[in-house]
Amino acid sequence: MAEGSKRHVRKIPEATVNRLPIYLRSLLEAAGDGLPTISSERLAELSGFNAAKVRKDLSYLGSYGTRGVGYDVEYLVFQMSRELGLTKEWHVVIAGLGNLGHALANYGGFTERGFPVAALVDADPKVVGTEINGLEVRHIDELEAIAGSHQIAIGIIATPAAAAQEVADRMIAAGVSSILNFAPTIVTVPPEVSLRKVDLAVELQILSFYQQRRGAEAGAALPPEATVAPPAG
Amino acid sequence: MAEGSKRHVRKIPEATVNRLPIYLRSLLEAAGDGLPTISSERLAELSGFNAAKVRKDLSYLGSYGTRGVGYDVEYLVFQMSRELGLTKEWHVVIAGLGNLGHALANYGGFTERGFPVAALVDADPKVVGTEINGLEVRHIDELEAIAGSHQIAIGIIATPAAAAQEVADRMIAAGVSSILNFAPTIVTVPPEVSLRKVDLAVELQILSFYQQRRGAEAGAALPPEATVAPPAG
DNA sequence: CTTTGTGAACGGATTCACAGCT
DNA sequence: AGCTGTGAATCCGTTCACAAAG
Repeated sequence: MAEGSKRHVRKIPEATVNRLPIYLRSLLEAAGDGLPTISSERLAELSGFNAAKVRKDLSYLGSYGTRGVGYDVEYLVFQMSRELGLTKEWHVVIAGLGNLGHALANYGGFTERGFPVAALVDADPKVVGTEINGLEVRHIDELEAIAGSHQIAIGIIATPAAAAQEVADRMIAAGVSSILNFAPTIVTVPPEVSLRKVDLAVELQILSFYQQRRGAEAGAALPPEATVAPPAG
Repeated sequence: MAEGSKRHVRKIPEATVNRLPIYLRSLLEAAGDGLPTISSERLAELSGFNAAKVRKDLSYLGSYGTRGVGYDVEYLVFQMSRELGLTKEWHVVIAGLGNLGHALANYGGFTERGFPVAALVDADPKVVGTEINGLEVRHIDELEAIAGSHQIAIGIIATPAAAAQEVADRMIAAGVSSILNFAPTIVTVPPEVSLRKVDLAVELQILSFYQQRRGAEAGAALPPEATVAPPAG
């Protein structure tokens, strides 16, 4: 590293990192209600975890609480936003403007939360050139040029599964180092790139597992030919 | 339970359950390529895990492999589909037909994978009565009647955060016992109901954490007034 | 007396490494 | 010889329980 700007880079466990955004949301809610401080107990209720976990998680950020009192809401919001990198905006590119990509492009919540959608790309000539939410859809071949000039940090893949890996590779070549993949397929990235995935079919199948375990009666039988027969052996 | 159809109800760890849909997808891919058998090594590559984990996971389903050979692809697909409850269809209701709900309702992939969208509900009188993908949007007050007559097992919440808990409560009252929540808020459900959540802003914030850690340079600075100041103390 | 911060105990998930079967 | 299946070891995350601080 070039200079020792941080004395101690705290190592925050992955499981904790995954909960920080939920804490932040709860804290913003508490701040909106005008609460000056909040206890781990109360924060746990708001975020759906338990108090011990909250305290342990917050302790990784530093000793920001006051014993006998709780945590200063505004201060904790500040520290957590800083830790999450939310003090700057991260520009986003969405690749693939089918059903889902279109909905994501129209969703105002991203910009509002510090993730402005700076570019849209697609491979389909019928989609390229159309305008969505005030932004023109560009051809995916322009990705590298666009990413460079727009300082794009995060890529969202909303393409069909077959295109996902190539799109990811192109994004990475264009300097994108965080990817959120909605395509129902495995995408592999080098270790210096972060990847998260959201797969709706997977979520439904997980629910299906427990639903079935419960022996729940709702649901219609599939026609027999829709199921796969075991092999002869 | 009515009869002892399963001698031993195997306890499959949650972490394993979460991976089963990925294995299934990889197996279907292998089956499509005409492979009769697959090794744990190869399945691991296709699903993005490692061979030891694959073997341990599959061992919870039963000893379906053949030493020296691998796993019979078709047979494993069959067993896994059964375990996941995918031999019947699970009817789905989508609540909230804004941007995201609309996109989900138009998405054909659900029906295709055994989760037909059987009903759409919303509270907004401007949306109620419109038709999406051949399905009329009904008023949420009709939820109980609809869920009963359509044998609906799974509810998808795509409403604004403020409405999510009430919608979940109504779904549960109507007999829905699996819920997928897209609203950016905590929803609590009784223990006999399964809940999974997908939160886009949370995913982006997690990516932001690692992006920032990396000291990545992409991204524009927010105006100073958009950040929160620490308290005077 | 209240609530944090944290070592220590616990439990679950992952990985290792090899015995067992084909 | 090749690959699965699984105890044993290890790693990581959660919970407990209490000393420290206000």
